[in-house]
Amino acid sequence: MSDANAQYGFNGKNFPCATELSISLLAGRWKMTIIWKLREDKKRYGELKSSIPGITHKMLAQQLRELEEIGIVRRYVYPVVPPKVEYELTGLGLGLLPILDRLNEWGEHFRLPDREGILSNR
Amino acid sequence: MSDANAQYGFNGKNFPCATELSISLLAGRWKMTIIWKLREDKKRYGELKSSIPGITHKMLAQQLRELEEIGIVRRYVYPVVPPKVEYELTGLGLGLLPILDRLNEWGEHFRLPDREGILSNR
DNA sequence: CGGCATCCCAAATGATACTG
DNA sequence: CAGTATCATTTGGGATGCCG
Repeated sequence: MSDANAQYGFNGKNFPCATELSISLLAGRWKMTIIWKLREDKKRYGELKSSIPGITHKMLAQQLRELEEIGIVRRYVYPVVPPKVEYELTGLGLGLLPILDRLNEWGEHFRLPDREGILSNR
Repeated sequence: MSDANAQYGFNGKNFPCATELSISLLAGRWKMTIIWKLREDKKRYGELKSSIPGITHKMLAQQLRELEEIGIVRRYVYPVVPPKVEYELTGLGLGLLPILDRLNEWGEHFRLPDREGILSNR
């Protein structure tokens, strides 16, 4: 029973509404972080990995491949040994940045009190 | 081992970046849809349910409660029999609408070809 | 160095049924 | 009409190891 009214879709995800599709494309655990890290420069796989505390090897590789499939990032492979691979945002990915800025502002509503008070408490 | 650098959080979700928190708050399977449906008027539970094809009773109730907790929707209970409950966007929820518009535009990149051609195919 | 496969667990979602 | 609870299923993500 497929969704006969789906008008927006990508790779098996289908929605009647473009917004829902967008969110579902961005919803992976690390996708936003990765896009964020690539907002200025392209980066090597290892650079990305060490700039994202807590991400696992598997997830970084997997999410990058999904972002690549979607068309948000582009992958450059240098034919050298040992391998060197760089990732950068595509036009589609760059188009996301202003939206992320807005989401960032919206998220300010949930800022937690900082901990200086606790750390310096007496 | 908690994330000592988390600065944005809500109800157990914690991130160092406001954007990531925002996405995680909106990432539920039906949250965007519900917000979208409430963008103009408040609606009764049953209205929402029948306006969202495929959503289950459980998920609608659950996602509504999460949206309420976050502060995106407000719930009005009329003390009548049978029960009558209405939901509407709060100020925080309304603040999301312009962002959703942008995500909607971005999602246009993934519009599928419509099916008139198929349906009217000979 | 970077990619991929496998196994496993936890979280999210769906189906169904019961309640005021 | 609207809300909860329970159980089954699916999905996402973490750990680990092997490969070119």
